[in-house]
Amino acid sequence: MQNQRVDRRVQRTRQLLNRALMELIVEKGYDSVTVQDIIDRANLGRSTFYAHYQDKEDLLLSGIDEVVHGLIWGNKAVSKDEHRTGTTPRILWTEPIFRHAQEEYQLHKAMFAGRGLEVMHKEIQNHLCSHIEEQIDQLLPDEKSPPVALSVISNYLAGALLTLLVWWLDNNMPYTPERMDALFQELSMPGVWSVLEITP
Amino acid sequence: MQNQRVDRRVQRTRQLLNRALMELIVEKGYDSVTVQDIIDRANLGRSTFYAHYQDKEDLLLSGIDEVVHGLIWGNKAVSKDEHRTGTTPRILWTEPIFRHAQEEYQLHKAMFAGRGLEVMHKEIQNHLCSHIEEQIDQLLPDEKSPPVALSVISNYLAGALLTLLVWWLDNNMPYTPERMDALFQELSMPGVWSVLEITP
DNA sequence: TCGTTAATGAACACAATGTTCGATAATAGT
DNA sequence: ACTATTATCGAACATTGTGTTCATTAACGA
Repeated sequence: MQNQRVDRRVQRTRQLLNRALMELIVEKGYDSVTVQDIIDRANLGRSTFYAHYQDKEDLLLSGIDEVVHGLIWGNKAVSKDEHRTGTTPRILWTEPIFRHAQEEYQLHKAMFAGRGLEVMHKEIQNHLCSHIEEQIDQLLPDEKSPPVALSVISNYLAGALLTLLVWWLDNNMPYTPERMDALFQELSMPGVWSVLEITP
Repeated sequence: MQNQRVDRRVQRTRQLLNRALMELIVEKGYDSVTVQDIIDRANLGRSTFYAHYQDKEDLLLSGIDEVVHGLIWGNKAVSKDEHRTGTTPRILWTEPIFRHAQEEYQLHKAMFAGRGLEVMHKEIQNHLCSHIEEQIDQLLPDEKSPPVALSVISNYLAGALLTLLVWWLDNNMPYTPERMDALFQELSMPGVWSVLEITP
């Protein structure tokens, strides 16, 4: 078995780079941040950067995964609870997502602009879609195949959520996270139940 | 009064540039197209390009507006008809949009990728939102203000449509434009009526 | 302590952008 | 047809950012 020798330096370097990127995104917006900026801020050599990541984008993505995973994991726990208590099933409990965006408002606002929007959008959309499809699978009556491809629904929901999120950030968060979650549910779910031919 | 002297050369140049960009987008994808590519293809000088447009992006946007305007204009005509015949009101008649995307499949697919996605998304979203807000205004009972900002709804609908559109293109158009329009209506509208507190 | 692995940072090649300017050609108005 | 105007040409240039290379130095784990 390969000895998995994890140098502390590696972790430290990656942390520094990540931190630097986040700081710089807040300061200048994702698009204006250059690799040079990042390594200057992190006090690292140019070649070090490219030893760890391919790209600025690569670095950004490596950071996202943790966060998104966290939010979706929390999501699962909550929705299990709700299943138990017999409440109306929720495919996506979005309040934590809005709250998280609120807590790191500046970062999120600067991230969801320019090219960052596209990168984040894609990545988050993917994560969300897998999660949503799992959830729907559990809700579907056995042996009944859905009338449309599940991926339409999951993409639709993920897209709707991200649209609302971006709108909310762009407009300086005029409603509370709870309200946004309620709005999301009320806007999106009736159509989904209808298309899935389920009455919740 | 200023004599509006419109040189034929200007129109020709712009046409050439636009054509070149569209061709190149299909061939290489929006991101890989460089200004050099464009002027080579159009047989124009470098400075000529910058005399007309700021950017590659600028050029792309100048082309979009026409098309989008066309699609939304057609939209208005249709929805008036439907108002007359007393059918369920449609806020957005999307079948022409899907059909148009189908007709220029390669272009759209290549356009809605990479940075192009962001540029198009933003521009189309803006156009759609204005249109949608107008439509909703007409449907709202007078003197009743909607329970949430109209811009949430319009953004939500525009985002939902674009999400479906991109999904459809990415998956090689598995359904007909009619089916996609029906899907869009069924997915999105129930929630919208509910939030607006209208029963259509 | 020792062999291994990571970080350094300057130098380099490269790709693309956007600007400048004098020369040339096409155009519209008369 | 003439003329003043305006568009185009295109090569040269400065600039910015990318990603790679490599010999050297430092930190690490065992």
